[in-house]
Amino acid sequence: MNTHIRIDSTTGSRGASVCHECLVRDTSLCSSLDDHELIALSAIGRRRSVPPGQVITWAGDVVTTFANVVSGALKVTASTPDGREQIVGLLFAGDFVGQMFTDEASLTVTALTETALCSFPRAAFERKLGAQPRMERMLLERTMASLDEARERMLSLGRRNAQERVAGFILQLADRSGTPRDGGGIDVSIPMSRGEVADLLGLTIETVSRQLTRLKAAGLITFAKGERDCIVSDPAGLERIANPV
Amino acid sequence: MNTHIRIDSTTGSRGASVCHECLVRDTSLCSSLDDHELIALSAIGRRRSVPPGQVITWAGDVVTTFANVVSGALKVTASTPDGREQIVGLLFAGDFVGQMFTDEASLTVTALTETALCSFPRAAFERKLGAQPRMERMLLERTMASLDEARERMLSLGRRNAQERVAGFILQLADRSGTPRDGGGIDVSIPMSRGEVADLLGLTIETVSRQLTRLKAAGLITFAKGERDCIVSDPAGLERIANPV
DNA sequence: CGGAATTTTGACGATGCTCAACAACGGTGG
DNA sequence: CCACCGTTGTTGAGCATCGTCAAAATTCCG
Repeated sequence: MNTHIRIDSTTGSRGASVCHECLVRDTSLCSSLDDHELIALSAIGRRRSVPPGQVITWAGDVVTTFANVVSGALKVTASTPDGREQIVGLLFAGDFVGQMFTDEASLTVTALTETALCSFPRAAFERKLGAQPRMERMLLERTMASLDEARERMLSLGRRNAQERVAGFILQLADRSGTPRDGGGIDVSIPMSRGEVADLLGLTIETVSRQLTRLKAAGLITFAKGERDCIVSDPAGLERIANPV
Repeated sequence: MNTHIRIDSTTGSRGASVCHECLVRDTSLCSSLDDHELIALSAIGRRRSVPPGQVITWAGDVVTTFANVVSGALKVTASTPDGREQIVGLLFAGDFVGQMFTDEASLTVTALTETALCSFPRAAFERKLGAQPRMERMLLERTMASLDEARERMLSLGRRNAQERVAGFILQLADRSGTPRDGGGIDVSIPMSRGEVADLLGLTIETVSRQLTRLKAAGLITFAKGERDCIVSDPAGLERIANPV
């Protein structure tokens, strides 16, 4: 999906000069701004490149910055005191990063792939937001969408079994970023490790692996051993498993 | 907690006349408005009283109204196509009801207790919201708080066992609405049925019941058989079970 | 008081987790 | 180029937890 887009050499420099040609000019919160307003915002933004695995914000840290995701993918995780971990959200290009109105972060944000961020100091960003009603409205829309997504996932975590969760996960990937295939079927790349899938679905690595081979055995998906890509050969069949009536 | 507050006789009439003495004048979104602005909003609000068990909005319905909870308690549920149900949120006095920016509701909202709502037609409310930046900001804050809460619950659903979930649930109630007790301990009322607790925690009725008697046997809580109230006699012990290190 | 609804308790079984071994892959260095 | 090693993924066996089914107990409410 996000194939390690190389960040330009402006990394670490002012964002101003590149805003108008930014990858997420038209999808991030910035799309609510006209060129004039954008320049005002860009004055406080800084580009930052983050390698896979690196933590952006630790739970417990004081919240000092927010950011837009320019490219790549991040995971948002919550943890129990004894170290069990649950992925509670994923962030992609155009998404907003940060817990506003919260002094101490309760969640950890980690890069899944090589990721480019455009980050803003907290106070400055909050001022800009107050001055840009359309941007605030857009943030509200996105936050509500995230809430709906979180609630949908609560249903899965609370009420669906392992096979349903895995089937639903593959289908989501297919809908979001799958490419149709001649001869039928859909090519889907799974942009994370088995462990991360398990953390997302509230399962263990072993259970995820077993369910995938089970779906393969049932002829619903195909994947070469050791490949993180798979082919959904029977989307309707997968759907029946993910959402039984 | 919400002890069936009797709604005044203005039910069904214009809200205008009662806004200034509204139970949630200072906690709902309305608290972001000055008296003048409040009158403008009240012109579109209608009081409505809802008996326990009644559905406010069905998943699949077209979204036509929003509301503030004036008193009582509601549950927000998501369902699988085959009827498994998960409570994905609870709403109390002052909370906002409705999925903005969504044409078709994906969630069902049901009254848990006798509930009073102040409801607004969709289009009119959206106009008001756009004209009241402080109200929109407050809605944003609340939505983000709901998101954090949803994510916290995702951690429980995905990674905590039955005993941890039940212990954590009792503790939450104690923190939110428990009353200290002379001789130590905290009085807590459980404002819902076992079935609803199960739907909230992603368990079955039987498992909830068993875990409660287990906590009782361990001397952490006490409750007269068949009572929906209990006494937390050892909060620290409960906490150790809910959040093991 | 009686019947319905809710809750508790028990027995049993399935699902998913733990522990463990093994296989496949990718990079590193000889 | 291949042996080596760490990482990641797969598979298996055994077991704990939780769900299912059923019955008894208790409460609620007319």
